[in-house]
Amino acid sequence: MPMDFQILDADYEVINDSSPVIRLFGRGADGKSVCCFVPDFEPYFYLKASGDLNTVARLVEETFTQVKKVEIVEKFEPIGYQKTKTKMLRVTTHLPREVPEIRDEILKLQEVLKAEGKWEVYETDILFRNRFLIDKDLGGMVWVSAEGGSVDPAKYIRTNGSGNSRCEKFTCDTSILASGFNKVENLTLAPLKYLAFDIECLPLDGGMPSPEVSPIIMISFSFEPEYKGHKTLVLLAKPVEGLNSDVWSYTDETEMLNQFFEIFCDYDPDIVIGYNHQDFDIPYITDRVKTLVSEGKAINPVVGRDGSKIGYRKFGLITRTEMKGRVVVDALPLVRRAFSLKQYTLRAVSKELLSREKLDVPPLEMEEYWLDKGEKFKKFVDYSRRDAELALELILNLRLLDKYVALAQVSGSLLQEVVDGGQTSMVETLLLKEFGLRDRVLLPKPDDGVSAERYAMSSDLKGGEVLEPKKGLLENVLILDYKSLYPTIMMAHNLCYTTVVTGDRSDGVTIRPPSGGEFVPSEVYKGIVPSILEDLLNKRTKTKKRMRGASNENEYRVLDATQLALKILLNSFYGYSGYARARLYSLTLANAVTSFGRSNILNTREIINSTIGKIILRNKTALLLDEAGKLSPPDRVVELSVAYGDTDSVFVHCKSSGDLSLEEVSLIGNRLANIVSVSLPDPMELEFESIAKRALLIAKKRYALWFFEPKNSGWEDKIKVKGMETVRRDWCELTSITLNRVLELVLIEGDVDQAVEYVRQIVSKVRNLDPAKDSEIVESLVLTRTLTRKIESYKNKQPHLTVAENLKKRTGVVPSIGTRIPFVITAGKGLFVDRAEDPDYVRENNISIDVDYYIKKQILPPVERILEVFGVKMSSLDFDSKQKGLFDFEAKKPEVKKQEKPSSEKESKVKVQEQNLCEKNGHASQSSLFDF
DNA sequence: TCTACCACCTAC
DNA sequence: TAAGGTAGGTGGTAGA
Repeated sequence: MPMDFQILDADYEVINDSSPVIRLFGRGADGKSVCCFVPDFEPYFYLKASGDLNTVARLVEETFTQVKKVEIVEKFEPIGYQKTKTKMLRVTTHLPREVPEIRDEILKLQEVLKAEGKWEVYETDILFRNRFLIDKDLGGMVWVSAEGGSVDPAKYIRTNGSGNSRCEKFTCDTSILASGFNKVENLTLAPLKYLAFDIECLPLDGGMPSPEVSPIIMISFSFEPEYKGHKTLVLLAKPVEGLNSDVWSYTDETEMLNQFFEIFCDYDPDIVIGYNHQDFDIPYITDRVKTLVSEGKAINPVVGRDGSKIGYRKFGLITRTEMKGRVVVDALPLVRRAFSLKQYTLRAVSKELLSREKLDVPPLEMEEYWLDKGEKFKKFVDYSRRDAELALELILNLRLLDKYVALAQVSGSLLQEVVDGGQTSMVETLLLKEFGLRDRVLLPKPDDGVSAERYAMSSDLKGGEVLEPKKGLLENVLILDYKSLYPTIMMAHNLCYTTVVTGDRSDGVTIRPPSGGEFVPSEVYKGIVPSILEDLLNKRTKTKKRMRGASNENEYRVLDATQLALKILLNSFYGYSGYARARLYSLTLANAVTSFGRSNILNTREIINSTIGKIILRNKTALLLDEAGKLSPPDRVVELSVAYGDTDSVFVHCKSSGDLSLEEVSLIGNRLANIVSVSLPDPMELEFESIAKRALLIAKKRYALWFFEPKNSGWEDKIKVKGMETVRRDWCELTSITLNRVLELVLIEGDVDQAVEYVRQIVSKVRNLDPAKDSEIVESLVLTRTLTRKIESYKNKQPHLTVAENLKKRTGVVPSIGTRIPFVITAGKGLFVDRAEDPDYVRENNISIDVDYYIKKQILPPVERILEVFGVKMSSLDFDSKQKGLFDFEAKKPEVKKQEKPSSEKESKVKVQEQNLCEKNGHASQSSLFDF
């Protein structure tokens, strides 16, 4: 009977030192964990040699015992348009590791043969499991139906020298030897098992624990679905009486650790979750086990489905962990990527995203809590449990994995690679597959030297065009944007590594981008990248169509994640082409794409400003002037002009004698999008996206819109802020709150007076700040900045460095790179960087805050940039003397009438799937304190 | 006082 | 076996 399962992980094992067997790990539709063994897949690579290939082939076979066979094949070379294929050798080895082993040796044969030209090897650095998945058209999270009988996994476990077989710890429910398999279309997710865990250590002095000396005293689990009736478990490294049924105690740390691994394997999770466990918990457990074993303790730290042990590897600054057959998912980087937050401590993240409080035990009092026999001990246990719960909830409640599962399915990369890595592995998987199908070989990854050269060249890559904004307040602004601009440019102009003219020339006309270079048209050779993009775009269109007919919420969510994944992949190819460490790097290609983009947006502006210029609004149609014929009285002329644009968007200001309704403006929007679109090559398309009833343009990449979007037969309105201080995390919350309110008053209410009054009150509140009473305001004065590198490597002083150094002095703990460090500016003399201080420290020590800094540097400048549009001037030097007013009112009344805000539809609560959802600024009124 | 530079974060 | 890209605003400091 065939076995259906979803691929979670893949690797290979060598049996009898002679042949590799692929192992596909997965979860079956029946809920069983599966290991599927696939024999008979062989490792290979390509060699481009000069001279007589038969001679070279024989020589390679004779010289290397690792070589199983050599065939002559015809392939295109990786880059450039070619009229004909080149003869190359396909070298098959016995074992996967032999491919890189003989790669360099084989090139030396060139000297032996005294052959001319340059020999090259291709596809020598493809992981064997990936080679298998790509060649067999499988991939991560894909469903497979495997034929075959069950088999003893022991046959496929390599025994090491000590004869210590891992098979007794092989945790898959089912093992099968595949005689055949098929990919299966299936939208559902297998019934996966999720486990989150968290450890507590006892450091010596409240500082960072070190695995050589600080024991692990507690480990908490959170399960989904539950384990033997338990949603959570807490393990204790000491005997304790009278515990709840979900707190299990052991004689000592060693026994607890052994039980940790025992329970772990018994539960057999597919997804192993933690919060920062890649960087902390897993390495810590690994090293702690090592320490204990070296002290003579017996611990068998198995976590892999094949019986492999816990471990980690460090690459530069990052740590990678692997658990065979499972996927290790650290919630921290996923939350970082999905949400723009000021801080990413588990405490801050849980509060912000789950509305749940983290419990806490002060590091210095841990020992006291641990030794306590009453409430404190109970609190400690609950604190530990809560951390495991929160990690699991972040992943499951926020559905953080959906996107990655879809990306794995659509790209063909394994889920672990997609979760850990960037876009590179996904793009390369797609490229390898398509290159293979089109008889083209792919280059190896560039070495450090080559990438360094490329980095140096990269300054030659020009990007998108940003149009100078018409600064100020505008009414009725249409927002149009190009649907997937760069991918559609690549498709429209057949821009690809495989179509760029580098040697061979085609007969007819070629495509010449504004940036230079030359590409053959698709009639001559259809580019591989454009083909991949076309496929992705078609799939996306189909997926969106299926979404509309989705029968339930779950199906809808899966489809939505899929279309989002397709969009991400579509947009990855351009970036990849200009990425110095890419296998395929082409500045010519990347520059071609952006240069077409730049000329396109400039063209669009020209068409709208000049070619169209004005449009006639008549009854239910928007007409071009020359179509209009005679104007009759209710007709209106609308003047169009592009007010702003960035890369793929244009903001069109619609000026008319009378009022324009949203419907009328959208009529114009659709008409414009249409006119421009028909002038473009397929599949480029300008889309009418939305309307800004009012738009406040401050500078390039900085603006605020009162934004209306068509939503199921009505309009949904909101304020959309881009680039301004409200959305920047290096400004304090008080700035966001103040600015948001000002924007609301100015954009929606059209009431500048009230905005000024509001700012005045905020300023006076800050000036008369009483830290004891107004702790909430103090809270809102906290700034944060990311520590982007090692402290020593900064050239200039920075406020967050000052704080990092203070922290190091006081606690010995150095914040790690990538951490956002909070700080406030304290009162005193001298440079402001030297007065940055840790907010907790300020609170505990009653240090006073530099209110003047906050007023002059945090509140007023951003507010000023907005209000000066309305002629409000601030005598920003005078407000120290309380006699004078804060503002010189030249009270030029804005040309904005007060307007009722139309009732908007109820917004769905949290749309967590959206990328970069930044909850923070969504509701400035969360703090009623600042509502006057 | 002006300017060049570093640093950060954002838009697309 | 680390890592998609460029454009751009703003603030702070050091040094002319």
